[in-house]
Amino acid sequence: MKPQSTPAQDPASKERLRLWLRVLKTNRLIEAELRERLRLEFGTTLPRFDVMSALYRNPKGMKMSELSRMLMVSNGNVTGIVDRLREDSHLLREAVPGDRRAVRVRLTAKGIIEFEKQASAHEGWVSELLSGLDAETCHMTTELLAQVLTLKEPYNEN
Amino acid sequence: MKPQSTPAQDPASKERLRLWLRVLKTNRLIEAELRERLRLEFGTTLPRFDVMSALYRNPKGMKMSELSRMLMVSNGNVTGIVDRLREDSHLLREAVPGDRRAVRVRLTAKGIIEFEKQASAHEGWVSELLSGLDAETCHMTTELLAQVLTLKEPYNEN
DNA sequence: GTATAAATGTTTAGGCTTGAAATAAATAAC
DNA sequence: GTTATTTATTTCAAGCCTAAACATTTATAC
Repeated sequence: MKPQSTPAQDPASKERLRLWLRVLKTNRLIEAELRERLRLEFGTTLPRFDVMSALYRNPKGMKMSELSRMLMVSNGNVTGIVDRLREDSHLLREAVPGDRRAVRVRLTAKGIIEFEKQASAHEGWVSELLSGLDAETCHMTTELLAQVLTLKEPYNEN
Repeated sequence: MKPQSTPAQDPASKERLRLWLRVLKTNRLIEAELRERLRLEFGTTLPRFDVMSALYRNPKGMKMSELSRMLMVSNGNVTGIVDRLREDSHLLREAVPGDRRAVRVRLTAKGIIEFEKQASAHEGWVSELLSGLDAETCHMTTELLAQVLTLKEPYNEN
């Protein structure tokens, strides 16, 4: 029985709650803005962009389970997004030689070209939305936030 | 035509992107954990909790449009969540005297009692999940993140 | 080898979320 | 006062997302 840090005994509790609400708000604002721009400029969605981004960084392809771990979403969710991306010929599925259960997914040439356009715009939008913070402040904030994740890092890549 | 800060010309772009990815990751991890605990402990969801939280802080009730602005979600979304909360008698809808278009929503006694239990547990969970940061660090990080939102604050409450 | 467990993916039911269209009521223009 | 615009809300289709159940294949125990 590990002693639990309940609100009453822990004076940092309120500040932690405030920080969480701020993270939540920041996330929602930026996600809403990025979602709208992805829709208007490229006719795509944030989940689709996330999947393509992961695949772009792994040109040899990824298994479905790797994708879901990396993106922190459920297995079934990835199935649906990949299905829809495949309908647009942005990616393809192929068998994994040694394992007949698994499926490897990777971007097509069309998908690569399309994603590079999207990623370029995306980086500009993020920079614009975070224009209130200079490089050094961003770096510090990133480091501070990284301390949150002391538990449960299923797919620690960077 | 305001000059746009594109990646090439702005050296802070990469750091901003890194910060955004960190915010995204932190948000996903904490949301996933809170969602699971709300489901297991209280049989509820994060959106329901958010709606009840907003109503708890506004005992006299809120109009649907106020709710959707406050929570930064669409109007139609609030309709659905409120409908389901009403099925459980956690809240009720009532007419707004001067305006026959509008609807005011507020917690029932049952909803208040239930939310207080949930909120207490919720604060403990958040504090536990952010236990890697002490009060002062939390405060500083909150202030830094607050600088992100220089644009588009539709419902600036705190 | 055979039984058991674990891993990979899909399917399904239900809820969340959006943007767009529709309805109704209040406000503004004139 | 009538018309046009804006505001408040709901409905709808489509996509996102999860947890649970399922099927298949692989790995482990013995």
